[in-house]
Amino acid sequence: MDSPLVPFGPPPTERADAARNREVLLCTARAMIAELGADQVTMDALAERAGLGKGTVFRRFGTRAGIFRALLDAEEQRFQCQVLSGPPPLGPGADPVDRLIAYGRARTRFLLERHEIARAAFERKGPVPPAVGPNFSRPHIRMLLGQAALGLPDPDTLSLQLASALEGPPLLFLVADLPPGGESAGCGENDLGALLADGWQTLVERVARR
Amino acid sequence: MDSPLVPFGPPPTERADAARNREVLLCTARAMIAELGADQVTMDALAERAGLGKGTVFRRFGTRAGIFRALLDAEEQRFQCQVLSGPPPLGPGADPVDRLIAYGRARTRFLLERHEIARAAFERKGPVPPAVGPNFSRPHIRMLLGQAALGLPDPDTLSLQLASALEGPPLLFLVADLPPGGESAGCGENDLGALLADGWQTLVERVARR
DNA sequence: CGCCGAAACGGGGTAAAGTCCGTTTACGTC
DNA sequence: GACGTAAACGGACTTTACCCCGTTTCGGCG
Repeated sequence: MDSPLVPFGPPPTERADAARNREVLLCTARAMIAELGADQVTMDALAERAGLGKGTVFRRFGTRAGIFRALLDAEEQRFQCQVLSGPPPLGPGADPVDRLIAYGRARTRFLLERHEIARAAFERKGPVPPAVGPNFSRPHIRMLLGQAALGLPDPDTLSLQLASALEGPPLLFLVADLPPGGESAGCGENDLGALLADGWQTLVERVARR
Repeated sequence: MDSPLVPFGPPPTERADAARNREVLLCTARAMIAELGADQVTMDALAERAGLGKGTVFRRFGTRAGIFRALLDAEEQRFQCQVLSGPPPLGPGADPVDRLIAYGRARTRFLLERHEIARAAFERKGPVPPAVGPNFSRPHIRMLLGQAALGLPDPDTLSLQLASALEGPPLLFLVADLPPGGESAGCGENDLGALLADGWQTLVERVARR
């Protein structure tokens, strides 16, 4: 009995063709990014390659950045799950300072592996988009700072600045010429991740020292 | 005797009309920003209001962001003079840690007062432009970190992260709804500057504690 | 099975950044 | 003062994000 006599609110279901088209577009976008690079993914080209109209693309994602946001969201969700309910020290259970360090290491890696998409997910105007930037990092850092019970005068502001220290370099200030090859963790091609992770750890240890 | 027989290199002088047009464009841009807001300043509108062709605008400044860079450069230069040769604690002569704190306070204020222009000075593609972002802050922080002779393992990376903590919030991560009114320091309308400045001081004091 | 309203689709239209190239102008030289 | 050249100018052209609205399709209901 799943057809209530009083269907409350608008049907939360998306029309079947719409859902299918969303998937088609996301897959096509992923393919084009891998093949041509993120900044070659134009709305026209994406629509044509997906066999859909340009209007459809905008209806689904609102803006160009919206496509990349949607692409990130799936992976971001998995990342957040690990942080919120995974094993320690990243997940709950460990000492807050250790979690802070582990979080920064994981986040650095996550952003570096996806920096091309993450950068493309920024809107050109308006504020920082949801699902990018410190919108998840900041509250998490804020919480751990509170749990650590350091004698910090203004943890709210400090968490913003720490989130910025963490995400600024991989997202914004170091993006000149990272190799496009995404996820390989092989031959030490980017010790950049290690440098940033170690720097973060130093920062956190110094801030947390009582 | 200022006409050498062997004029070395290309004449370093800009043609008179070019220099004049640059000034006209910068003034017009300033007026339009004050009057309409930075994101209403389009290349077409700027050219028309200045009474020049669009090609001229692009010849002078390269990109739209270039205009805002040029606008910032003048003020940035005065700021940098104060840092490099002004009175302590901002200028040389004071304890490095005190200079670091003073620098962050001054920089925060500087960026908040100009955040609209500074934000518009970012290019949408390519790396972070010169004259914006941590391109001045980072080396300065790096130098002071070195002078302070703390036992930091990797001051190069740490200076990047500190620069990001300093500039990220006013430039990028907090830009949702700052009041457009720029420079008034009057009725405490933005204690935001004070919060960020105090947060920076906390951060630096903790990092520098030996 | 056929109807109907709402949602999705499509592609042409607009605005604004950035490019190109033929024309004009500054300015050093004779 | 006339001339030649290199630089600057101007505006038409191209590209791309984003909007609009007439048309089509979905899917629930009688």
